[in-house]
Amino acid sequence: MPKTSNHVSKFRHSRTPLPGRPVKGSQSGRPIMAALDLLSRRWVLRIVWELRTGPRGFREMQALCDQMSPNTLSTRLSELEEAQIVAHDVNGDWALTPLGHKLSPALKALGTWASAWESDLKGNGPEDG
Amino acid sequence: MPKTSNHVSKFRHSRTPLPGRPVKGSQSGRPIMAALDLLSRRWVLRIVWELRTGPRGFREMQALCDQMSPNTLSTRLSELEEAQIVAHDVNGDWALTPLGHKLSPALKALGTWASAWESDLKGNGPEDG
DNA sequence: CATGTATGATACGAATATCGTAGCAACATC
DNA sequence: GATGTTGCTACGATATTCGTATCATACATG
Repeated sequence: MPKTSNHVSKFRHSRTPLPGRPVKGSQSGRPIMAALDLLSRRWVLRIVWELRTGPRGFREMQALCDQMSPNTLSTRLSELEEAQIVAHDVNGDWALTPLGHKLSPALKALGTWASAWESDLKGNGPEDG
Repeated sequence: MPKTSNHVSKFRHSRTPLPGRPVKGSQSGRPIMAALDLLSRRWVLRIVWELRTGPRGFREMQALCDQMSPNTLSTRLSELEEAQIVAHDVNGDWALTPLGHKLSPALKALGTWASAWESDLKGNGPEDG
């Protein structure tokens, strides 16, 4: 952490979707809507996906995520931290929290689906070039 | 669709993430990376979520998705169509394809997680107000 | 056929989000 | 103290998404 010595809250002006809070796309505050909004942000799913295999340093995460801009990575990590999905571990690396790890089944389901998707598309021949 | 009478392919200049195609965030073409990219686009998860309960008309989808701009809805629907996740049904409404329906387990897992998320956050008290 | 309404979808400028590169502070090595 | 590495922020450029207006078609009324 750099010079940010804000002792009140790190998340004053955030728009991180959180259950119970009205989010873009739904004023209801239903957790699934907040989840859909948060997880729909670019790189979020990918970040959680990469973190499943263990804690990673900032630049390491960048490398894992095709050198995504540090800017966006930083923003995403903060949002995910506010949502209590990721946190710094004892070494200062970024890691999934217990809550973050609970996303694994969903990610795994996505992985399974992605395989079916590939098979399906090959079978139908998108003749795309 | 405008006056484009392209009888070869509706998707000439698209950047829809597809398995086997290098996508933003991964040159490997691994299906999971394409899936993560496609599903990370704003509203995509939400659209699939809403379509799970049955086919919907365009404006109906807009209403379901908090009046998202027709613009983006149209774009997303096209991408999802190219990815063979949605398609027009016999009535001209938008519907999930069999492949699209296969996303349900993942979505359901997300829903389950969202509930856990809400409980967790309440337990930890985000003291956000 | 002209008029009015509803629906699916596109056009365009404005607001946001994301990107790419450069840079800073802290720490270890030399 | 110079150099390399790591975590992260700054800033201008580009891409994505938004809001509103508009078009085209289908259908009913007359």
